[in-house]
Amino acid sequence: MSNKPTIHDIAKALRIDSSTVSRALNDSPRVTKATKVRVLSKAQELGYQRNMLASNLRKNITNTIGVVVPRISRHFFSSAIQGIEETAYLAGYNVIICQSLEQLEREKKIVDGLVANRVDGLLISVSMETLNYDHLENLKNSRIPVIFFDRHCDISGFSNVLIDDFKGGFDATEHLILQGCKHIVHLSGPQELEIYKNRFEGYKAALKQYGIIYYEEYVNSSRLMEQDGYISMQKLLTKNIPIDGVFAANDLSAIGAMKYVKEQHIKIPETIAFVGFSNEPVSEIIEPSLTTIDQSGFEIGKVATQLVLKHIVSKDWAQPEHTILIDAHLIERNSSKK
Amino acid sequence: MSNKPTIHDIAKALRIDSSTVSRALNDSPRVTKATKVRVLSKAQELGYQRNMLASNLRKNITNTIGVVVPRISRHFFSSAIQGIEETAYLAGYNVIICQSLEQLEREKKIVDGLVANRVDGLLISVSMETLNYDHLENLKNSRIPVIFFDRHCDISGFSNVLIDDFKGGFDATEHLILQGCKHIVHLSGPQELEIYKNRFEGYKAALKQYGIIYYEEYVNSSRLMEQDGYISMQKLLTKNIPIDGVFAANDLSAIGAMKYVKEQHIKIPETIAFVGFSNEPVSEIIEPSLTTIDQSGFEIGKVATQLVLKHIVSKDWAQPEHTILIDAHLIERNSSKK
DNA sequence: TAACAAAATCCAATCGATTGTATTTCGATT
DNA sequence: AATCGAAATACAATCGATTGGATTTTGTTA
Repeated sequence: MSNKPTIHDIAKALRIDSSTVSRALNDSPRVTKATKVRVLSKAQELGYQRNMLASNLRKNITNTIGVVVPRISRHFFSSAIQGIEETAYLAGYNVIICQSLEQLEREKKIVDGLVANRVDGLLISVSMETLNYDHLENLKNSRIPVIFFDRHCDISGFSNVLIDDFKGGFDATEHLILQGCKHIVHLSGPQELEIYKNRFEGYKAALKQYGIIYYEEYVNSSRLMEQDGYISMQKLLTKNIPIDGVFAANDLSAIGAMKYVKEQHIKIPETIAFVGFSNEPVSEIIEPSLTTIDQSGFEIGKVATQLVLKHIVSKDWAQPEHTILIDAHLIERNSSKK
Repeated sequence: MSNKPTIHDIAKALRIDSSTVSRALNDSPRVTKATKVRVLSKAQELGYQRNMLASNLRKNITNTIGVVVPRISRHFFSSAIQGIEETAYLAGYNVIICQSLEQLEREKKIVDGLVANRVDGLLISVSMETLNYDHLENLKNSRIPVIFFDRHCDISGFSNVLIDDFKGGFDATEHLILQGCKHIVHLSGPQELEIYKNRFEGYKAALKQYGIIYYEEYVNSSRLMEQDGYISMQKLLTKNIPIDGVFAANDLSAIGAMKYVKEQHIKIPETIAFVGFSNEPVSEIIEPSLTTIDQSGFEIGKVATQLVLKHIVSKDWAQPEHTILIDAHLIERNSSKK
């Protein structure tokens, strides 16, 4: 029947003022040690728990960072969240995780909701549907620091923390070249997405640097699901290209492509070597295990959080925007060992 | 400089009272349509966004459900979260997702934090370290409805939504028997955990029902990582048991076991058939694809949410505790097709 | 013991929205 | 035009914690 105890209940029980109770609970120097002890023990006794809604309302600060990702189940994002949480907790901040499920409508609602709940900062990785940026532009008047990570969008005024996809694409391709591959095809993704464009550019740059001619028909774009990789590989092989290496823009499509190749009784990596991108957990388990580019989700999450925290404490909303690139590392496995 | 606009700003601009603004924004019948329009357009103009902290404080309701899981990256949990979110959003509730990372300390902090933020209900899947239940017992005085799902703990007064692990273990084993297996070994997990005990019991029950003798040395317990499965299989095979079927208590260990078997050039499924448990995404991708028990995370999330919502709206904290079992379904793939 | 500074505590306003009650406004009726 | 009732709006208290300033208590010194 009686509701949760408040500082007033503690105050009444001890015949002191609620402001003193509040200060005692916050360990203010304006309160004697003796009363602090009395307050604390009474709080314990009553099972008091601070009402954060009231506290945050008054202080106009929530000590909370909102995070918006397409899907928490994707390995890259869940490790990014790991990095975000670690960093935030160390700084005394809480984290609210939300997933847009790649839907623009949902992303809008989530962002509005987080703002309405007065998060102190926002970390956003936009959905694949996010081609209209109105809801993000709006954030500028809300005085909430916003950092985009991994999937950004081209709006001025916001900082970004991104994977160096160009270098990743370069390294992947270079690795195949150093393994002796001469005819390397590339399974690419939707070219509207910055990340796939950059991986593609990295591929071309590596070829160029090693004096290998780039052929347009060596490249096949798709949505990069497993099935897409399977079909792409089928297409490429029927072109009668003497393929000896495949760089896929993500692991899933690499796995699909490998499946087709294995069905054709072509040897991996002896005849055709494979490199993927993202280092999904499955890539270590399949056979042969897949060489890939590890995008450290943890690292990107950590850096993005540090950046947003800097903005929050500086209280300077006119922070100069800037973009931080995070390195992606090659992980050599069996699919490319010639 | 000027802070975010409030209802008072709207009120002042329109020379009306803030209570009227509040009612207008909430579409109360006590306000004329005309003023509603004026308020709404002014709100839009000023870029007003309701302060949920204030609203929730006043209403003593947050329309939010807190969710605590060990890891969001585990497929089962992320699909459970999917089910929770869908169901909650349909009912107009928000969801706060937190992960304990299997750590008791973290779980404690999370639960306290959620209570301090006055969530209306809690859905908890406890960590592996949660053998002390004090922080959960405390929840009883907080008058917040709590439902345990999947991983529960034996405390009276809370309801549970669980996977029917016994039936899952039974079905998996029965499937192998029906495929003609006569010597089925079982890779089991830590016996302190209810779920593994139940899967084991299901295994024994199926053997019994089909008149197959149960041998203790056919069972090997471990922590069920991939490596564990590999080692367990090695041990079992060197015992010179004529194994023709393996029921693993999770997919990862099944995959490890299959790896060893493949290395020994034993044919799967012809010589030894495999069934796992959990239906991890990887199980569909590996070769041969793994027959497994699908624990519908989505379903369990949905049911748990419906239950907690029922408790919330009924406002009856003395709801009788009860346990709902969710069916787990066999998914037949290539690893068991004889 | 009176005086005074410092320490401890209390008072009261505030954060922004909600809500029961009181008041005003308006139109209809006589 | 006076009266009445209903509709619309205004007033004021409230949710629980925080915080600057006022007041009281305490301890020290003359």
